[in-house]
Amino acid sequence: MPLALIIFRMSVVQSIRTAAVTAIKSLYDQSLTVADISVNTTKPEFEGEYTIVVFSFTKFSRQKPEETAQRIGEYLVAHHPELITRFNVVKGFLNLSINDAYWAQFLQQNYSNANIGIQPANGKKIMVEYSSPNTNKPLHLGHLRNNFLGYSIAEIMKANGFEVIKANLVNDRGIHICKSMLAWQLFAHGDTPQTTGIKGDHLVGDYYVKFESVVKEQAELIIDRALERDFQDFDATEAEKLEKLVTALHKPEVKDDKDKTSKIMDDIKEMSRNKTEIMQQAKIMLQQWEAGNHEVRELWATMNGWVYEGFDETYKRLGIDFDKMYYESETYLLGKNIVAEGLEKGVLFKKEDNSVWIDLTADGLDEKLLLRGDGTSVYMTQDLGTACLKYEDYHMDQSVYVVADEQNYHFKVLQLILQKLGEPAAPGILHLSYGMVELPHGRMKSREGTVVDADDMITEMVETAAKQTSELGKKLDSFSEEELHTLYETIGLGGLKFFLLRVDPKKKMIFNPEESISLTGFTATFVQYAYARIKSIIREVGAVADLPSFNYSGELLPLEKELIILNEQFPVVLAEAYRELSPAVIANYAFQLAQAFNSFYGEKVEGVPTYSILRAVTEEKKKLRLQIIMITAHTIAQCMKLMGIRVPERM
RNA sequence: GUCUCGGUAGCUCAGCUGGAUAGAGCAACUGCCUUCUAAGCAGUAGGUCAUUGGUUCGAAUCCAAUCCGGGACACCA
Repeated sequence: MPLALIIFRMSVVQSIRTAAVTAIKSLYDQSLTVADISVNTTKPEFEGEYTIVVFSFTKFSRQKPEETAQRIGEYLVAHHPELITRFNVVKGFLNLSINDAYWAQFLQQNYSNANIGIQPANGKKIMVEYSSPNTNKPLHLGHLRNNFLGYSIAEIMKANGFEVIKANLVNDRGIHICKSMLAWQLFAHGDTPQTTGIKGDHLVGDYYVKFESVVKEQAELIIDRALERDFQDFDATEAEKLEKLVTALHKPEVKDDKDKTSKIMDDIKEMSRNKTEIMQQAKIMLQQWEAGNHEVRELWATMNGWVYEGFDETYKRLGIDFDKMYYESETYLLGKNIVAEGLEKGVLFKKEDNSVWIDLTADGLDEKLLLRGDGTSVYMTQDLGTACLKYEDYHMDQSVYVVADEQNYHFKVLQLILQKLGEPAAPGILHLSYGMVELPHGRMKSREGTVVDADDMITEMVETAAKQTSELGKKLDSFSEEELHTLYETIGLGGLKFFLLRVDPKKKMIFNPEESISLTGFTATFVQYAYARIKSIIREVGAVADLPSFNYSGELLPLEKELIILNEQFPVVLAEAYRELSPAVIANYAFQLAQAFNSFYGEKVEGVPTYSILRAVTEEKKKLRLQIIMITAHTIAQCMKLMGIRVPERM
């Protein structure tokens, strides 16, 4: 295969690097790899599209940066005219002008590809676990970030050639579920989603809130008594601990320290809450559940059923899906056999009270409990079991957990333990740790009622989309009711997803409600609008003969070139989004592309549009621009799809 | 206390595998709808990249220390 052809299959930047390596070998007899060549996009004030930074080459060129750049530039133009036509040198920067014919050929070959950027299968398998809700309350804003992230990352991985299994591990058992169940039993008088018209997950969530308020009420007396050093509600060891806490509370250095005081008070409150009558009842219910008590299991199944109906509705509206469901009620006993094996291998050890531990102090961590003295398992035990179960089910190369960064330590320990146990699942464990969503006033707290409900949020966004549309006096008369409804969902949900995905997942994000519903600027709407504009033009133009074989041969104007260049960079962006596990990379790129298109679309000189498609000066330009906007539409649609956002044909 | 993540424009964020004069959006201010959708475009203004030192041709980016903030370090999940 001739070099020119090989180069053309690579991205422009890779081609430049490859050519530079050859140039340096030939000029200076120095063997570099492509990774040694630093290529940047050229600053707008200089001529050229890409720039090679040559400072580091002076070590072996033994010339000034300017001379080195000059010689490499001359070599490249002489040997790769199909790629590079001109160059200029500014200090150690070698600015390269790419051949317009190269761009035209790229465009001709890719403009009609609706699957632009999608990589062929690479034979690797990845599981992405995300969403993983509790079945005691409805989804909130934090879950939305998790769901959008998980979905998007899975799509990004697929586009990068991986086979992906989207998994959801539902937390469907435990004390929190019993709280909802118990409160329902005590206070609901048999209410159901059907009789009340309340969405199942919200109904169950309401009783969870009810339970918490009753606990709070009942705990008050106990707390008061404890503060008066009356420990009648507690056993001896607890009383001893409380005695210490209450004493500490009165120490002068604590009295004046708000943080310390509230920390101690939290401990006292927590202990008291545990002693309330209703909490005791919930614990009994949990034991009954574990013992398989028929009545309790029945109620559990019924109420979880309500919640699933609610979740399904929300997932469906969000366009979120899963390939595999795991239920904690079926997996919570797993892991015990692994612990037993670990004991045999001598990786784990037993303490006097029969509890089982692993010693991680050699790795700079603590000892970690894996089985309680009574043989029951803890969170970590279950997760060990589930990790192995997943691996047995799919033998994937990587197992991604989309979980908030407050659990960083947990996953570090999880992987380390699996490693020490010699489990094959260990190397693939990857915690996609994302920052929590905060409100402008601080963290969301369910006990303080500052949680933003997911369904409410969605409804508000869609309503805002509808309101905005009518305020803009859009000519949407030709839209049917059905089409309007779809458009509002597209804009509203798209806006919400984009807003939560545009920030680097690793960072915590501030959710400003007013900003979130904005439909201008760095938003999904902006990108969708650019898409709709393009589609409108394409409809207007209609069919164009010989477009598929058309290969533009003239000069390119600045914004024509800029759009082609941006589209050409998409595969690199897609790969980066995978490497960084960050849909934000895609969001930023999509915005940049839409922005470039809008400039292209809007630029006028003395009232005359520079880049008109319908009224292009020549038929050649018309076809060229048509190819440019078509590839742009495909790339935009692809980006949005990767974030689970739809694009409208008209808006 | 130990570990960990962060600090860039009034606000929300890009940029971080070292490269040229640090970029967007929002908010503020100026212009632009008789020709492909003004949910848009063009422009003005806004910066001690937390601080200090170091590494080097070059530092927002790498290293160290300090300050500030979040999170974790449960026989909770």
